[in-house]
Amino acid sequence: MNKGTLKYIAKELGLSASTVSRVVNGKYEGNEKTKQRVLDALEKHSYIPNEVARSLQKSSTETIAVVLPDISETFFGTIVKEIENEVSDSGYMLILADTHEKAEKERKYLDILYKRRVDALVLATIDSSGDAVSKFIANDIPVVFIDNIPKLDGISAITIDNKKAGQIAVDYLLSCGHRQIATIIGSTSETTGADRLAGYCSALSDNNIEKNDSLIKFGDYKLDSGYKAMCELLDNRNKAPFTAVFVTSEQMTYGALRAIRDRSLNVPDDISVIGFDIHNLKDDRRQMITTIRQPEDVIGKNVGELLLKYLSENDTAKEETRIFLEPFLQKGDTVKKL
Amino acid sequence: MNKGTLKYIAKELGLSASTVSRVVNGKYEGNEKTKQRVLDALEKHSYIPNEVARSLQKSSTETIAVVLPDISETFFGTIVKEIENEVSDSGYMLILADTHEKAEKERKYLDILYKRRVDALVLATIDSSGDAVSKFIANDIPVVFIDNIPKLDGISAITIDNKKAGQIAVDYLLSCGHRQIATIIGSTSETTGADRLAGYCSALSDNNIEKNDSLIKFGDYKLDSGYKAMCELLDNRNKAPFTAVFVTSEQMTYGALRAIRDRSLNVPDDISVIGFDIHNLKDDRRQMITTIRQPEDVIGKNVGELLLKYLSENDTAKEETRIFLEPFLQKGDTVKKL
DNA sequence: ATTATAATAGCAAACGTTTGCAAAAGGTGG
DNA sequence: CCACCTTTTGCAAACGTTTGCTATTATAAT
Repeated sequence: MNKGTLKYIAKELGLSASTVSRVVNGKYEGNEKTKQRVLDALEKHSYIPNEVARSLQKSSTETIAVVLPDISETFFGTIVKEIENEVSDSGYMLILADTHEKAEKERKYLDILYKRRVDALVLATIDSSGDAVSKFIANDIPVVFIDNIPKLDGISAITIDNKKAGQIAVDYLLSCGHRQIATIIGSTSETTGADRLAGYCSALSDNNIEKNDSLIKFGDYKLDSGYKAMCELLDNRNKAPFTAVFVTSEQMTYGALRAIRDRSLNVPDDISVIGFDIHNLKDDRRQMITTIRQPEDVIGKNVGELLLKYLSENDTAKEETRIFLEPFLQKGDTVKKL
Repeated sequence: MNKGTLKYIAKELGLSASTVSRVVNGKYEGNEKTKQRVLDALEKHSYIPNEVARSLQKSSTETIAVVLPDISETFFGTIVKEIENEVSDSGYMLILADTHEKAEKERKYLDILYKRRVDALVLATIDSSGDAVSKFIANDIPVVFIDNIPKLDGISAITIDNKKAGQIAVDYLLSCGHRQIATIIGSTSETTGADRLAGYCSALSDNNIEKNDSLIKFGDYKLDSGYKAMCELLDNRNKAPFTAVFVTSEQMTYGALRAIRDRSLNVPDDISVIGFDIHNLKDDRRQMITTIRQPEDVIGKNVGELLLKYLSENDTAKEETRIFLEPFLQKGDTVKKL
């Protein structure tokens, strides 16, 4: 028999594994002396329970899966940190999967994570169908979406109000005197992109400005697509003039800024730019990019709290929860007052 | 008996669990027809193996623990991403622990991770004693250190050459004509801080410049300590004048810059600054902080490769491996040529 | 037809726990 | 001294797999 196991220690003491187990878990109700004996033996062997065996028996791994498109982004890093901070006291740990923004990888990971019997799932999906999570939902494993929300009923999600994000951005540009406002949108097949575009449109129409479709370009959230979209906008500038552009992802913002610079144009004198999710460096000393921000820390905290709530209700069906947090404007130096 | 298990499906087929298990794992050598029958049944029930049970039986969880002081830092985020990228094809997943730069939390997490029987450990420790990892090492669980290296024999580590980092920084400042160079060091009780300081000192002495202890300040890697250290340097500036400062962590660099700005001094005209681990924004358009950088992606990739190597040598003792990668200088606009 | 051999499938132990139930031991009162 | 009640401990099944060995059956060789 293997050393270091409950059984082994039990045998050495001439006791049963049951007794030792109960002592280990503080459920022992017997004689004080034997309790002490067991405790001493545990100490002597520096006994460490095998959580794998425990998980099998209890059918609960105390593990929460977090599936994200890119952990190296500060946005997701902060969310992960806050979730971890929230759930760690209850003994849960995080298992991490980075999908590299690939739907295929996402599906593969979700399959593996299901096999691994994680207790809950946090998912920043890029697969709007939501197919791959059905197994989780069918088996009452709590799922919380962040960022994109798939078109499914009865799911929980914590994100910002992306429509409002678009409105705030455009309203600010309007308040600075801009009237011809372009935008670069990520894929509209997911909610984040679609909603941000909706916000852009509604802010314009609320101010009786007609939407101009040639001022709306689409990308894929990545840097190159932002660059390309910006080039198209600039190439078409005499037909469809604009003084400001609202870019809806961090990487696309960098791409757009680079495109502008490559044409030797100046920000904000020639073109004003408002970005998204830009984490300006914290020395607040140098030129900063004006940006829409999401409260990542609050998102993470809320996700953690919701998970703990779900995980403590062991039996009942989880009630759908949707929280939409407020995006906010962080003013910088890339928008010019006209 | 529970539905969806091997046993259940086996019973339904009138076969034994062994047979079904072997089919599932591609180890079946029997009759083609029964193989098909089993396959069909698996398909029909959409059988999903329970990895927890598997782990218990195989005493291997296919899980690698990554313990870090702060996952929201791009530096660590990138390392994690690269490790994950490297090991995921082999079926390993990452379990993440954020120690919030607290030795106590680190110890607690290491205990838990040991219980959870992770197959390997990546550790950016802040506890130079290395006590908490002894269990892992004693049980032949591969451990790879990044960032700090504790004072232990026979351990593997992948970091940069921190002494060289200090030298590069100081050499660059010297080449720009600076002769009075201050530095702000993180704790010297860990290797990163101590080595960077050693590099600073050796670069000075190599150039026959006498070290001035009042130009060496210590912090704890965090922003406030950088601010405070910089204030002390500035307050003492007529007694111990300097034209440049080398700050050895990202957060302390921001703190130092802020302190300089709060005194209405200009960077780089009044004081030149060279930072550490600064991730300048990628639009390469605006003023950037001159900084020493580490090749996080290479570090992560190397860690992943080493782990896979260790994990494939199931029996033999793991040979100690130490890789010191090259830090590099990223020139920005915060160092003035005198 | 008999025996040797190969092909096929199952038994049962093992991995390390937890826990409902039952048994043994000890104690109390009549 | 017996019946009964507590207290203390153990049995054994369960969680869902994997795998060495063995048993059965089919096939081939003599």
